[in-house]
Amino acid sequence: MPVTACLAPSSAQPARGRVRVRNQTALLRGAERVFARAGFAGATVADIATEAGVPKANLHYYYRTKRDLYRAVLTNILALWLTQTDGIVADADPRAALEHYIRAKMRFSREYPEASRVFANEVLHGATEIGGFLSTDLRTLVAAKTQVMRGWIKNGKMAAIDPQHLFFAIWATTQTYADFAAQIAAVTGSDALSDRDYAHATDAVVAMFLRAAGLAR
Amino acid sequence: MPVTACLAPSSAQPARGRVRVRNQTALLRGAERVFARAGFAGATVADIATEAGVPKANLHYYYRTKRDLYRAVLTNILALWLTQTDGIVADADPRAALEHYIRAKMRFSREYPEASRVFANEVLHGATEIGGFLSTDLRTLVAAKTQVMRGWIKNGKMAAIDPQHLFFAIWATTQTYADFAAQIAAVTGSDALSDRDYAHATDAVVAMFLRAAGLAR
DNA sequence: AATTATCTTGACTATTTGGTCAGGTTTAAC
DNA sequence: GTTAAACCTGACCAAATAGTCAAGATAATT
Repeated sequence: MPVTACLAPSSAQPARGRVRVRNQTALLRGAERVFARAGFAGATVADIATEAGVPKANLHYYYRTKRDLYRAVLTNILALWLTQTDGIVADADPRAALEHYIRAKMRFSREYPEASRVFANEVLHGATEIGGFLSTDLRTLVAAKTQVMRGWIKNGKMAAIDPQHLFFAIWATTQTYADFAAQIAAVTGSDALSDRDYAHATDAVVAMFLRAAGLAR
Repeated sequence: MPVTACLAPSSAQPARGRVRVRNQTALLRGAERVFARAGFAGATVADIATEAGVPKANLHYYYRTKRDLYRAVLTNILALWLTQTDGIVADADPRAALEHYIRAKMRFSREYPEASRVFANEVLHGATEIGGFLSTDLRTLVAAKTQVMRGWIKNGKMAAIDPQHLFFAIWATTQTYADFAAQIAAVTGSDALSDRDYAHATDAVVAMFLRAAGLAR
C-alpha cells in the first residue's frame, strides 16, 4: 500500500473539492509506484497517468510539472520518516525503546516498500529535492536522539557505541529489506519474503542491534 | 577512483589493439561516473561521451547500445563484489575473519563510491541486468559462508545470529556510507566525510557487528 | 610502400517525452 | 435555473535523445 493512501494530498493548496482530493490521491499513489519502479528520470508522466487512470493532460492540470508531482510524493513520504522515534527519550528503558524503533522501521519497509525505494533513490542521487529536510528536520531529530543515547551510555545503561553510526546502521539495515529486496530474494532463493520470513528477519535484526548495543537480555 | 581504473576492459571481446584498450577504459570510467550520478535512465550517452572525452559516435563504435555499455560497467563492478570473503573459512578465527570482511567492505565504499552507487541503483530497480549473477554466484557464495558461520555457532565460537541476515546487515551498513552519503553528510553537518571520519565510522561499524556476533574482546 | 583492418566523427534521423492549449463538460453557489 | 468556477482531454509541439551512416583518418601487417 502506498504511503499516499493514508494521507490527505498536498495540504499546501486548499482542497477545493472532493474531485480534487480523489484525483490527487490517485495521482500520488500512481506516481509513488512508478517512481519507485523507475526512479525520477526513468518514470514517464504518461506511465504515471496510466497507472493513476487519468489522462496525461489531467495530470498536468493538478501538477504543473513532473518535478512538482515528484516533490509532492516525497513530501508525503518524509512525513512518515520522522515519526516513530517517540520512544527514545531519556527516562525510557533503552532496550524497549530501541526494539520498538527497529520494529517500526522494519514494519515501514514491509508496508511501504515503494515509499522506501523512492526515498532511497532520491538520496542515492544526491537528495537534491529533500536536502533541506535532511539537514534541518532530520538532523535536529538525530541530534536530540543521539544526545539521549549518550546519556544512556554515560549512565551505563547501554554499551558505548557511537549513537550516530548506530542510527545509520539501523536505517541501512531496515531499509535494505525494501530497497534491496531483489538482492535478498535472489540470495534467499525466493521470489519475495513471506510474512513468516519478514517476522524472522525482524527478530534477527532486533537481536543483532540489541546485542550490539549491549541490551540483550 | 572508478573500479574501471584497475581492470582491463570487457574481456569478453579480444582486445584488438592498444587504442581499443585506451578508449574502452576511458568510456567505462566515464560511464561509471555518469551512471552513478544519474542512474541508467537518467544518464545520457552524450554525457558519458563528454565525461570520457570522446565523440558520441565513437562511443557507439565500441558499445553498440547504452545498455551494452551499462552491462560492461556492471561486469567490472561485480568482479570486485565477490572477493574479500576469503577469510571466512571454517578454521579461521571468527573475530578476525569478520573484522577483516567488514573493513574491506568499508574500504570499498570509501574507494569506489561510484561503483557502489551504480550497483545500488541496479538492485534498487529490480536487478534486471544482474539478477542472474545474484541468484547464482552470489547466492552460492553466501550459502557457503553462512554454512561456515553455522559451524562457528554450533561450536560456540560465535553468538547465535542468523548468518544470512548478518550478511544483509553488513552489506547494507557498509554500503550506506557510499550510497546514502548525501544523508550522512546532511545529518553530520559536513559536506563529506574526511579520512578521520571514515576511520572512525569503520571502527564504530566493526565494533557494532563484533558485539552483535558476540565476538567483542 | 602498399594494403588491409581498425578507428574517427560530423551530420542526420526516428522516436520518445514533458508540457501546452483551446474548447467542452461537470460541479458548486446563489 | 443561472452563473461562475473548477475540471477534463484530444490534439498538438518543441526539445531531447539513442542510435545510424558514410566518408575520411590512422594504425597494423606484409
